[in-house]
Amino acid sequence: MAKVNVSIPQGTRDFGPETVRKRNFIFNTIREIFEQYGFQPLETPAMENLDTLMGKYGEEGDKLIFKILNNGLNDPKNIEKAKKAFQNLLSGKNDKDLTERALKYDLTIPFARYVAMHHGQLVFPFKRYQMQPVWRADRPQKGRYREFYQCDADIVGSNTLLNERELVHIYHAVFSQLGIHEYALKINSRKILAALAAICGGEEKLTDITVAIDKLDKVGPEKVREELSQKGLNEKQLAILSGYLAISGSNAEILSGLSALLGQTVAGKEGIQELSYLLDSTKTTPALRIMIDPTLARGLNYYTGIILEAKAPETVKMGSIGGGGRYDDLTGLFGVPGIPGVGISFGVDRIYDVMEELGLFPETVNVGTRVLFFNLGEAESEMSFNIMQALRYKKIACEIFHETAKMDKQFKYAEKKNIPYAAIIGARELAEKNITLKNLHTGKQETLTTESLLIYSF
RNA sequence: GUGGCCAUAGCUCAGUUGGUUAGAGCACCAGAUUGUGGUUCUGGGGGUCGUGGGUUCGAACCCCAUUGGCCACCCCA
Repeated sequence: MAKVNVSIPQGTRDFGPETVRKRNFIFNTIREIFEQYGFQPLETPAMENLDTLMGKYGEEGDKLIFKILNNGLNDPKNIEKAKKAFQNLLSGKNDKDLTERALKYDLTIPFARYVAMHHGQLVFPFKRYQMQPVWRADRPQKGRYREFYQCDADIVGSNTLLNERELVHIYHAVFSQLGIHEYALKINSRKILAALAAICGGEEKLTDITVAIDKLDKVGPEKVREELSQKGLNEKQLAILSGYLAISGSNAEILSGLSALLGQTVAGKEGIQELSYLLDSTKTTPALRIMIDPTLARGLNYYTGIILEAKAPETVKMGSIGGGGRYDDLTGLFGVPGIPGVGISFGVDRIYDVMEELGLFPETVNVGTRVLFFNLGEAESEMSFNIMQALRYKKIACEIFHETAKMDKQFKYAEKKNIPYAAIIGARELAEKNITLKNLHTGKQETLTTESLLIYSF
């Protein structure tokens, strides 16, 4: 057999039929719940203007944006411009003469861009969901791909915490329905982190502080202190920080700890109130357990209020399978201030990996064709085909074996394709004008008339 | 962007200190079986050992380069 010599780009994947069915199971579940909660679908282009994306995800984020090379650079009249632009690029600056478009990095910023462009026509609060691929120029590793899907639900144009409350319920509904019961939903508030920054180092240290404490569970408190010491925090400030990091226990204990440390500041007080509200609001749904995690920070710097993150069950070592939070003024970045919002995201590819590892996909996910009509001869297959068409008309997925072959072969085909029923029409059935229907799962078979086959419940 | 591990049949892998014609299981095809699959038995096809170079009488094995994959750091879904 000839050796194929083709490949696909690093970090991308083909999805075979079985995988697509499983992925669709996840997509369908999420979509159904988004719709149940009153969200409307939206799609935006794969690429955006580079300007739209740059500077929205932090310094690291900018590096991970896939840029698209402009066309026509080799046109003689562009060559000089292109050379100059390339020099610019080498010194770390982007240049429109070389690249002005990029693949989208997430769904939130393109959504903000959309809202900014269409705010005049939208009904607020605008609740949209979006399920599309995004691209990141990251090195692939476990649970990390260069092309992956996000499923986002955002509400813009509304300030009330009822929105956060709904989003928390969406997380719970989706994970429950997918069978991922051991997930952890962690919440925190940027206001609390801002209050912390204010009393230890100043507000301009907010990003440094959030980045450092976000690593706490990985590197331990000592390293966090070290890192922040290098960022210029003094002993007294580090002591406050240590006090903050030591806050743990039940949600109530954490709240009182936070209250003692930050309750005097305006931001701290607000953050604590918001977390309390969200916690209280879930008490009527005991299965929905949220945990306050003071060390939850989240990388994206546009968040301003409640932030949340869904973690995969500990055993699978996948980390975050979803995240989100409130932002006060995302559209302000695009010249339309005053539209606050809050949203969440599901990482489908990681959810898939988690479900695969835990064996959570139902067996029925991979049933496509319900009935295989056997092909046992010319006249036989003629009768099969006609009955099959009638069944298809009744919305039952069927296929007929592509050629006359031994039953053995046709059974094996059905088995491999996970087809639950075989409709056998051979010489005998042809003469008696009936159909042998075999359930391949139980091995039982029965003789049916055409009429009874057409109303059979498969 | 930095570092570690790996690459042998369609898939999962074995292959001794470098030594004749590179193996196994699964999968595939055919037969045992002319109307009954999943189990079994028999036979068969399939490999430029990721790619390029080097060392050697001789390389899947050693060396260099390159590409790809996995994993970790950074960061993140």
